[in-house]
Amino acid sequence: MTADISGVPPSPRRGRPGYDQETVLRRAIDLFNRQGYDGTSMGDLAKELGFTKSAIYHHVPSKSHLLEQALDEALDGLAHALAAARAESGVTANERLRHAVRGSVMVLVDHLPAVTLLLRVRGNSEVESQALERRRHIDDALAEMVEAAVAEGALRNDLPPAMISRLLFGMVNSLVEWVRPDGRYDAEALADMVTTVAFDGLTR
Amino acid sequence: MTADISGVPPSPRRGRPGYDQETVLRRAIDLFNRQGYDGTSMGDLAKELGFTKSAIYHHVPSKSHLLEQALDEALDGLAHALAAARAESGVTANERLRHAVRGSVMVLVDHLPAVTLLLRVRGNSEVESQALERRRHIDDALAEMVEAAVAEGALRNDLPPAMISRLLFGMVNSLVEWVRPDGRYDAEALADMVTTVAFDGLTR
DNA sequence: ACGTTCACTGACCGTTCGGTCAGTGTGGGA
DNA sequence: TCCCACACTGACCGAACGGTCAGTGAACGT
Repeated sequence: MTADISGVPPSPRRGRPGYDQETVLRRAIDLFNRQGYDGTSMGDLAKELGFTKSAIYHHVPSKSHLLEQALDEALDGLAHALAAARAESGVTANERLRHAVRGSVMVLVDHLPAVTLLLRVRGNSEVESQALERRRHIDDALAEMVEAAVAEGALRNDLPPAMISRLLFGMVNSLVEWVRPDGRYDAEALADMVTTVAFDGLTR
Repeated sequence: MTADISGVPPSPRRGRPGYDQETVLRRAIDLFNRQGYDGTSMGDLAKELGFTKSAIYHHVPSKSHLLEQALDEALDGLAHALAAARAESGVTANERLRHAVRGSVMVLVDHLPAVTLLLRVRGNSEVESQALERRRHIDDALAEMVEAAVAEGALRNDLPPAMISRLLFGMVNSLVEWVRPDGRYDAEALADMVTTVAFDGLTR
């Protein structure tokens, strides 16, 4: 945070080499997803990293700071994808919505651990509550896009638009429950399948 | 548990009146869903109930026992709905699948707090791991039903059946994130909307 | 009026939590 | 070779955790 102001140091490294913030964060997010944030102690994380608990605090100020960085990563990605879809001009509202869905899937796959963590947040602490509110804004904007596509006549109007939005993005978000970076499906293929099923349905 | 063996006592009640196990369980599940299981202390639950922490242990043997009862309630409900759908004869595999989806939505709405808790379990303790395995069996059976409907020619075959199953029940399960017992939508209407969107798609 | 039943209290247990701090030793730059 | 930046250790802190237990007092049957 404050250290960034001084800029990137010209010398590559000094003193004894070791872990960096980023590695600690990535491992922490993985553990949080496996055991839950509250179910993961800093001792657990230390064991995972192979050194003592106090060493963690050499890299990171607090447990909640790790959570905050992870949630910001996910929220920034989703907000960016949403903004890109909304900014498109010269296309129908329905096409913008499809791009928003596609963009959401891409971010979800690209930042899978962080987004997974975000979708499990319950608003227990101040950090979680703020993340929840940012997420609500994103969801509201997506619901607006659905509404526009319905008003345009592209989507079915026998269901409330809010319901459509919830089912659609409920399906998208459920990807975090089983998608793994195996290479079984890449983000593109996944986005295609989700949009196909959502817009055209399961029936042959 | 062991007290049930003696059967229902003939006298309605003795001594000082107070809470019963069921009330404690209901309140516990609500709290677990609001704050997470690990994020909820027995002290929190005591405060919610309006008496001391030690009083809880007069009704309930342990924190994990509360979780176990909740998860069993959800799993029993889902397993029952699944079995009912599978047992139907004289109908197509596709119709059995639709009934399974409908039944899942009904159970989800009927036992909303318990099912919500189940869908958030991460396998941290022995109780959670066993619940996770029971859930996996149910998911496998549902995937088989999807496969049968695809083989029958009723569902699209340009996507892997396993993928269809995951997206379909990902959408169903996402209901726990926003459905509330307001009376805004009853279980029937909800089941109709979900099946409509899933099978026929969003496009008009 | 009395005695029994029983929901409930308050002090307490050992353990684990997130976090602190005064060292320790390693390795690159000069 | 010396120096010092720096990653890291181990003992420790107060608080909170799940759970225990010897009481206490209220309400019923008799």
